[in-house]
Amino acid sequence: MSEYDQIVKILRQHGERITIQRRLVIEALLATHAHMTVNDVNEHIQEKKDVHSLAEPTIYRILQWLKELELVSQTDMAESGIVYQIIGAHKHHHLVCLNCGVSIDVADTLFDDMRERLAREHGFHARIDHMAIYGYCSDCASEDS
Amino acid sequence: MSEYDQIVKILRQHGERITIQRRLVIEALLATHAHMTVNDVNEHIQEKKDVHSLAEPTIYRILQWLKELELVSQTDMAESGIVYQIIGAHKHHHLVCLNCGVSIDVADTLFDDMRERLAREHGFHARIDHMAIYGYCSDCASEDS
DNA sequence: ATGTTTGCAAATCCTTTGCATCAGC
DNA sequence: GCTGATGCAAAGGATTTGCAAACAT
Repeated sequence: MSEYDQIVKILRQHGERITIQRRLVIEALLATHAHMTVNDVNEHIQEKKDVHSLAEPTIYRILQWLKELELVSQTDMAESGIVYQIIGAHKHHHLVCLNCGVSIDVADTLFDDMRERLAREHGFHARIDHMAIYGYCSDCASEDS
Repeated sequence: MSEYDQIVKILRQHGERITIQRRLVIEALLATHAHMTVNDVNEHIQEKKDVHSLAEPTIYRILQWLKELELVSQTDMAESGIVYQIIGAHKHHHLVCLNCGVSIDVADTLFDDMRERLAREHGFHARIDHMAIYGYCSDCASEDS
């Protein structure tokens, strides 16, 4: 079963309706599997010339809906704006340099210890889907005071 | 030396000018030592009837300036909006429940291991001033499936 | 058939900008 | 006096909303 079908299956189990617009947004997110802004999603859909483009408010509504269903993560990437991404198999996070802007991928296991500690000490179940950690990359940290 | 004087000292060492407006914003942030939105700062200043209120753009500019000087942190607290806070002695972070909205304070030491690991494995110097971690508090996690 | 979702347009909110005036050093 | 900060008004951009028409189930 394709990833798209899996998502649709989950949606149907929740009793959610599948519309053309929702299908297009999910497919756009799956196409790159990278994080996309609302605008990225919009452009990706418009490039498929055969389909009519969606109204922007609709994209906002669909992304919000997917986020509430915990199928999509929402992350503020500072200069890059707010990005959305399917919560899938390749969960990862980002180290963002405040000086040069470079973004370094880090594995989700980075948070294993912290998650465990939060659960043990505070009974808190952290939902860290796609985190951006700001700071200074090795190049910028060394060249600066 | 008061906390305010310490901050002013740092600013003067940077060659920054101290204006009435900047003083008012810093005092507002120090008054509660809690995180405040731009609006919170504005209202706090307006309540001191003896002083003229600041133009909103000025507050934005001053907070941005303090943030660049690493004296103030900026955090997106989801429903509560973007909040600012003096980076001071009592550094802490927040666990925010996605269900009931409760905010639990956690000590900065939570990130000690992660910071050390990021430095060692990626040469990355994380600047985690005031982080919000989303998830589910113990009450909401147990009552839900 | 019924209840939901979409499209459109407009409103709203937050934040930024340009420029003349004012103030700190 | 020089340089940079502020106030005002206006622009800008992203996101949300109301409502009628279209659609999924």
